[in-house]
Amino acid sequence: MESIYNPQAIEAQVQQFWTENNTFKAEEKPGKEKFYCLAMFPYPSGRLHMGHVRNYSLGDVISRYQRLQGKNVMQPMGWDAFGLPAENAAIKNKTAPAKWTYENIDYMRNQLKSLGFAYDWSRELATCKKDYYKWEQWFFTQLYEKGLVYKKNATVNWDPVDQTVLANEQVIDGRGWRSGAIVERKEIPQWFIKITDYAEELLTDLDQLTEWPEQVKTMQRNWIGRSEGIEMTFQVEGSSESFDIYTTRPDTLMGVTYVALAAQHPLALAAAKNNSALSDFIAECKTNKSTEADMATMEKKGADTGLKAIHPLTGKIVPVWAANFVLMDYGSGAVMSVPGHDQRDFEFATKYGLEITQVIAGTDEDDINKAAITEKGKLINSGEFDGLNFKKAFKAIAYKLSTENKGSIKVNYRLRDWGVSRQRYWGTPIPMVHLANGESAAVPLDQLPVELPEDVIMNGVTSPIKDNPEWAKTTHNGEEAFRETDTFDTFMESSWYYARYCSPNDDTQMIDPAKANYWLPVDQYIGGIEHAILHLLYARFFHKLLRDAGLVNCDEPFKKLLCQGMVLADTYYREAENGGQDWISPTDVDVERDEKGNVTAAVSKLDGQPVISAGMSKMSKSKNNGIDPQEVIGKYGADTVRLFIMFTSPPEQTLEWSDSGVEGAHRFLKRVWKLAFDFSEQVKEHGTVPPLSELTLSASQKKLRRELHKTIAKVSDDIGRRNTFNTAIASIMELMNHLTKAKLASIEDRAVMQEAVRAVVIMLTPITPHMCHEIWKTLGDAASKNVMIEDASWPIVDESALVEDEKLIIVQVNGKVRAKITVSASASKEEVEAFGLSDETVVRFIDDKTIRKVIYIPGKLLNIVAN
RNA sequence: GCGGUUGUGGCGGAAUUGGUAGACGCGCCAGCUUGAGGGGCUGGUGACUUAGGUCGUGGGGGUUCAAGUCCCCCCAACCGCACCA
Repeated sequence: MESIYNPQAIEAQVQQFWTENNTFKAEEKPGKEKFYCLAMFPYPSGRLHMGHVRNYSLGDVISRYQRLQGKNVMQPMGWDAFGLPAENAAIKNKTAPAKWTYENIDYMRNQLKSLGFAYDWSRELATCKKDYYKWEQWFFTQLYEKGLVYKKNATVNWDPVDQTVLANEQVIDGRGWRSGAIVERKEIPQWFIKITDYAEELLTDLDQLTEWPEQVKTMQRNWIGRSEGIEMTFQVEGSSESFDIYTTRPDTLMGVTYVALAAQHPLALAAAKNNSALSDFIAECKTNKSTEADMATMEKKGADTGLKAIHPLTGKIVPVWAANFVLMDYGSGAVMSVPGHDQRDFEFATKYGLEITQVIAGTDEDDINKAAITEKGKLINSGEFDGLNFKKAFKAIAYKLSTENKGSIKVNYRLRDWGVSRQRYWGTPIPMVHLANGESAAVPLDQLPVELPEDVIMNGVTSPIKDNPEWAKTTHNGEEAFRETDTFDTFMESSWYYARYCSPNDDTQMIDPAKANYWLPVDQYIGGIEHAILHLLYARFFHKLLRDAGLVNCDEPFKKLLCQGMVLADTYYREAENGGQDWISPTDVDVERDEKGNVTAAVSKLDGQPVISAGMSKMSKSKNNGIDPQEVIGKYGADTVRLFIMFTSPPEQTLEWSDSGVEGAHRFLKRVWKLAFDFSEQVKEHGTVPPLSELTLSASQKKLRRELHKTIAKVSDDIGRRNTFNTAIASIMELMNHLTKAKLASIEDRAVMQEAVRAVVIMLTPITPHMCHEIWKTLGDAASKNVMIEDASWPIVDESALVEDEKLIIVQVNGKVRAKITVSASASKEEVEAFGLSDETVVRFIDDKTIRKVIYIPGKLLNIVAN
């Protein structure tokens, strides 16, 4: 091996070796334990960002570790290739989304290769290719036949100037991002998949996912939002009309003083015909934003419909209002209002002077004139139900409503059916046709795929397949028909790609069940926490649909989940003339420090003038603080980038980029290289080293071996079980600090060193595979001569090397450390206590106090309680 | 607003089961090495201190022989909220 670590030369050469030898090609091997490791595939946005590098480094480290454990590992890669950015880029660059996407894929594939990820590239897929989305279309038609798909009106953001539907991100401060027009809510027909049919199973199966982060499961539980309540009917006074409401607090039913309808509720719309205040209010609601966050924070407003409703139990007449916080899309579009016991209703009632009645007894601090009493309690002012607690009142009121045929117990979910229609071009065409009689039909398999034309010109407003009337013209059973011109939500493609990777090139079926059942479930899935709810819930749902279609056997797609944190970098700016900020790249900034190392100032490298530090924030274009992975790879090599990323933070936490931290990682690799090189020179000079079993070791050599085997145990646990790669690397660094000081004079010294160097190189292989591959060629063990390190075995802990003769015991007096004593490992409690009590400092602190109690934690700690 | 997470030296972080707070790395300081260096090596580095110790894990209370870790209240920052992916 060379004396100088030269990552650029090594990495190119090793990557070529992997490609030529198909080192990472995965095949089904019955009888061998499989390991399917998957990192969320990227959107081909143009270049890899650090978040990608982190995501894929994590996956690669786990994959390579599992391979060294002897498992049959599959690690595929592909492209989540449909989506809005391609349309925007196409308009900006006057190209087609397809061309832009394919070029990005080609560039980013090379970037991934330059990072040395152990992918089976023969399984690569791109969701925008017809051989992929054909099967998605086919599966959708199967769901349609099963009755799991339906069409209904749903709200979209409508730009009245551009006459187009906008995504939430295209609505800025309530206005269309291109036209600047005030965005309206509009109802249009859209396709839905009945995820609510699986709500219960999606909820209960979370319990199976023992290796998922608890926080993700909690978020999914809350999102599904199972509740038990009562659905009941209110009659409109003087009319045959009625409407349904759902409540989880039937115990407060006697406190209903009004009811609230969505502005778009049919009764509200009807009442508005001769009520100008109400129709103005409904018009105003049209420009409200529809995201949940906006709904929750906007000012609560309403208008009296003039209608009166009849309370189902008391027969009392209550006013019917329209309110902007009641959504037509949720539930039945109407709620009962109990201002005494719901804070939102309370604020609404106070604002509009509506009656407030207390029907639940509160505590002494509660004051119904100041705030709603939302805690559950005994019923009051509720006639026959007085004195009942929540549970009993629920039952009694439910019973009464059901006997009078006015309501019944109902389980409700917050989860809504999955709207999959998008009015965009760059997505999978929805394989449905519209017939002259107004009905819809699914496109049969022999006519799939419904192909998306790729050679198009984007006008910036309308989808090319909506623009071209010829595209939609087709026939169905010989009759004229028109294709659906909406495309699928791109979450559709990402909901089943993990299964397609098992048989990516099969052109006869969506999934080959034999292969899928070998590989699935995914053993380790890795991705950003931002996908904790939507993507992961849709994919779990899709998996159950695939299972029910007989394509896969297991119930859940992802056995173990790791959610990595974001990548942050320093941000710097200067005040711009317009009062805004000019963001300055951290690569163009130098910091100055005082002699304690505190940062005192930051100046631009370009002009030497001061800049303002704005702390750390997520790497982004808008703050100009992105660090280009390619530049760092060019300077230090991929191994350094991977090591830095794995070392700097535990995977779930945010990672703060630091140039000096990268240098530190690089410095460590140079030290490893030098140790290996120096040792290889010794072997050259003195010949090969005999096995350790033939040698007698000195105390210091035994101690070094103990450090080694403690490190092997820790690193195995940290990587294999805990996924704390940062602490695994820290303990290897600690070991390296011992090894670089070790002597190489005797044959025993060299034997210990050889064992250590080989173990270190194997343990670092998952993290820095290029360097370790190269060192192994020189220093690999004889048994695996000519075997590449990728097929080596993870080092095994020698338990006999871990045995210690002496233990360090911490001696506390009243919980404070006063002495540290070394005792024989076999010492009894009495011996340790006697020794501890004889310590000078301990004696001084006990003074003339009486010893009340002595606590001994064997081999660790002695606490003497005295007063 | 709702749901979730995080908070420990100058900085990133460690402390896995309630048992030595600050491993490891960065930065900084000192020394050695080099013709020189943004290179390499060695050592030091929480704060205060009367040098005995005392204090110290976002803030305030509590449980315990013992709390970064468990319980209650509060504060701040970040992530998600259904058409960004």
